[in-house]
Amino acid sequence: MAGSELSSTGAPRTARARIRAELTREIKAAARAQLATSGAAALSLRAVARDLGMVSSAIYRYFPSRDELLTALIIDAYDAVGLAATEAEATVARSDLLGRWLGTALAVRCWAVRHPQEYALIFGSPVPGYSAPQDTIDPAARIPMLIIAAANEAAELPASKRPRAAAIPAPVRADLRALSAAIAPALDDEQLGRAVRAYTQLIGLISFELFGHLHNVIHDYEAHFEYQMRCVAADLGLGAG
Amino acid sequence: MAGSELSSTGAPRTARARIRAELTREIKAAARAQLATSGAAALSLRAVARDLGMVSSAIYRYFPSRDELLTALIIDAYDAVGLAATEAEATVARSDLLGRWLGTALAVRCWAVRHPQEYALIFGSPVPGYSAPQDTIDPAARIPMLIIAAANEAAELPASKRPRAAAIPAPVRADLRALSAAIAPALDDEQLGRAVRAYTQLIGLISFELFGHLHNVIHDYEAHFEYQMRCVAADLGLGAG
DNA sequence: CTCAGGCGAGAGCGGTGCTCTCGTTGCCGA
DNA sequence: TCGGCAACGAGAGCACCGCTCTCGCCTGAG
Repeated sequence: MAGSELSSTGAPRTARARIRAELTREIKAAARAQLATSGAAALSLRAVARDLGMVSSAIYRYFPSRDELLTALIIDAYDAVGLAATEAEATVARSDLLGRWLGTALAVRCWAVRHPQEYALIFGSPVPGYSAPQDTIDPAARIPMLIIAAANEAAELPASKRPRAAAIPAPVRADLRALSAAIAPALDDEQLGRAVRAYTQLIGLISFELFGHLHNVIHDYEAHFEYQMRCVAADLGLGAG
Repeated sequence: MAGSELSSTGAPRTARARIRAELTREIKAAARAQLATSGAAALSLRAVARDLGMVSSAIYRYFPSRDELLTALIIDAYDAVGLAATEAEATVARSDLLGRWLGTALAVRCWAVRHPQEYALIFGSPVPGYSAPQDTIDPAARIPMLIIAAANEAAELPASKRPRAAAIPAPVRADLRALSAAIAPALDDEQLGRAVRAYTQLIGLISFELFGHLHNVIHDYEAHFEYQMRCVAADLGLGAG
């Protein structure tokens, strides 16, 4: 556990540490596979161990508990969806604000549809007594950051395109000012409120789809999703290109 | 199991049936209590049985499996939140469209904050292989119905108040037309799309709050929630009174 | 070369959902 | 009125779970 196993750049140094890192990856991969087929609630340490030809107690050399394994999977999932969004957004011309937002939104939905159980892990109900460790908040912030960046640039466009917002009460304004002070000092409160709405709408709509709340209501999920995201873009004041 | 146990009005007839109904209620109450403290994943049939001074196998006389017990709790939760929303909405003057929407939204959030585990049961990740039985779709529709009713009446107001919506692609329009044909024939597609957004925003924001995604970001949850719901109302075209 | 320590195997603890087999008992129809 | 049936609760038991502990092996660092 002492840091001597890892060089400061993160690459395992000794042979033992290399094998340990590889086995850790294999355990996570097997757990992820089991997650995809049976869901998080049914994730069994013993089954993961069987898959790897080990005995269950050996897993505890690598993860101190089942919950710690789940936490590792959660962090990986945040990283994966954040990476998918970032890469998709990066391929769009910087000046195309609408395209950047749509690219982000569609990439997140695409990842979620492909990895529904991992999506449920991070955006579904948290496990009972579980509280997210600090390690998760950084990767979790990547998608909101993309949205806020687009909202920030949209704020420099002529304001007439954005609908009038309701007046912001003082306590809400305080929260929003603290948030914008930390990440986007030039962003006005109304626009930050719209960014929060956009993120809520993005995740809320994907959750509705994956958790079955639109079953027999919406059939062409992808088309409906893109339509709704375009409406959200209009609220954000993102131009047509 | 034959219908003879119940009169057509639903009241148990024989003493045995009355005891059975009462015990069924007690089991659900004990399960709900355990749910509130330990979460759905930790709901244990044996613990419920212990609470009631029974042995675990006796529970199976009333619920064929743990999942069936959970399903019963899910239906009860849908009923409870739908009832809370309906009652709150009913106290507002019919002509006050904004008040009716805000009353609905605040009532749903209030119920969710008071019963977070039951909320997670119905709006969080569904259990792995679980698919909602038909019994759940009717109570689940009560909140969307309230929103659609308000959206429908708002559509009769001068349209200038509502922002221009993006053009609706054909497949999306088909879904929306089928939906409105079933429940609100006079409702135009743009407005129905806004109602979907309003419902998504409502549930999405409550989920963000309860599942911890706004931790350290928003502090006055209630004020922020009401502000965002007012913005959603503006999108729906609901007047200020 | 030595030996501390990382490692996997195995047994075991208390818990779980669920099944089956018992007596018992309440109730319905003949 | 009464016989039989079905509902009921208790209990034992099965397979599985997370987790702990102890035991030898064997590697790699000093």
